[in-house]
Amino acid sequence: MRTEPTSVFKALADPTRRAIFERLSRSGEQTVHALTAPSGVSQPAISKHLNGLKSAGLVRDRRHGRETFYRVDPTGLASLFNWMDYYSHFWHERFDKLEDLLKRLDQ
Amino acid sequence: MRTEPTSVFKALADPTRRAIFERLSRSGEQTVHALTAPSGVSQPAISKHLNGLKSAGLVRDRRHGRETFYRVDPTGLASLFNWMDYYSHFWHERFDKLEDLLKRLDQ
DNA sequence: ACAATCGATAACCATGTGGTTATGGTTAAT
DNA sequence: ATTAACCATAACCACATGGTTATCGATTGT
Repeated sequence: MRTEPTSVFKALADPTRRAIFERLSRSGEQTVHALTAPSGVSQPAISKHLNGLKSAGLVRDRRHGRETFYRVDPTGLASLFNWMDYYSHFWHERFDKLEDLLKRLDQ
Repeated sequence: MRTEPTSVFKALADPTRRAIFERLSRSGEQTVHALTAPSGVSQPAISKHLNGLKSAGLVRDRRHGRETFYRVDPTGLASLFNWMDYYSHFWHERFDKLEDLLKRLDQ
C-alpha cells in the first residue's frame, strides 16, 4: 500500500480534531450537535474539523433527517500503521515485532 | 506514559520534515549540508525543519567543529506508538495484536 | 593572515489554519 | 402554517507556517 500519510498526520496534529476522533472511537457514532456540546468551540468549527477528518479518510458521515452522524473509519489509519511499521525497522532492528516495542514503551 | 502527541504529529505532517526524518532513519547520522543537498529547499529551511524535529524529540544533534550532525532519536516516537496502541483497542477489538492489524492492512 | 565553508538566525513574505459570527436550507415540532 | 433545531457554508480575522535572501560567528583550509 504505502500511501502518503501527510493528510492523516495533519488531521491528527490538531488537538480539537484529535479529541473528536478519540471521542468517536470511544463512544461510537455521534451527531454534530453531540460533538459540539463538550468541545468548547462553535458548531461551525466542529463542522470544519469533521470535514478535515473526512477528507483524510478517518471518519464517515451518515445523514438522517436533519442530523448528521459521524463515525470512525478504521481503515483510514492504514497509511499511519504502514508508515510506522516500515520505519520502525530502521530504528529498532532488534525488535522483530512492533508489539514488543509497544510493550517496552509502556514501562 | 500517554504523553501529548501533538508535537510529534505536527512534526511529521510536513513532507519535507518527514523526508528528513526518513533519510536519517535509513542512512544514519547526517550533517545539515548533506541533508540540504537533495532536499530541494535552502539550507536555512532545513535548519528550521531540523529544529522542529528536535523540539518534537524526534532527532538529536551533535556539534563537531563547524559541522552539526543530526540523528534520529527513536524514543521520540513513544507518544505516537502509545496513542496508536491505545486507540486501536476501540477500532478493532477483534484484533488482539497490533501486529495482526498490520498484516491485514498490507493485503 | 586571509579566504572559504558550515550552520544558525534575523527579517521578511505569501499562504494556510483555526477560530469567529451570520446566514440559509432542511427537517421536526407545535 | 409557523417556529425551532440541526448542520453546512460564506465571509472574515489573527496568527502560524514554510519558504526566501542576507548576514554573522565559528571553524577549517591555503
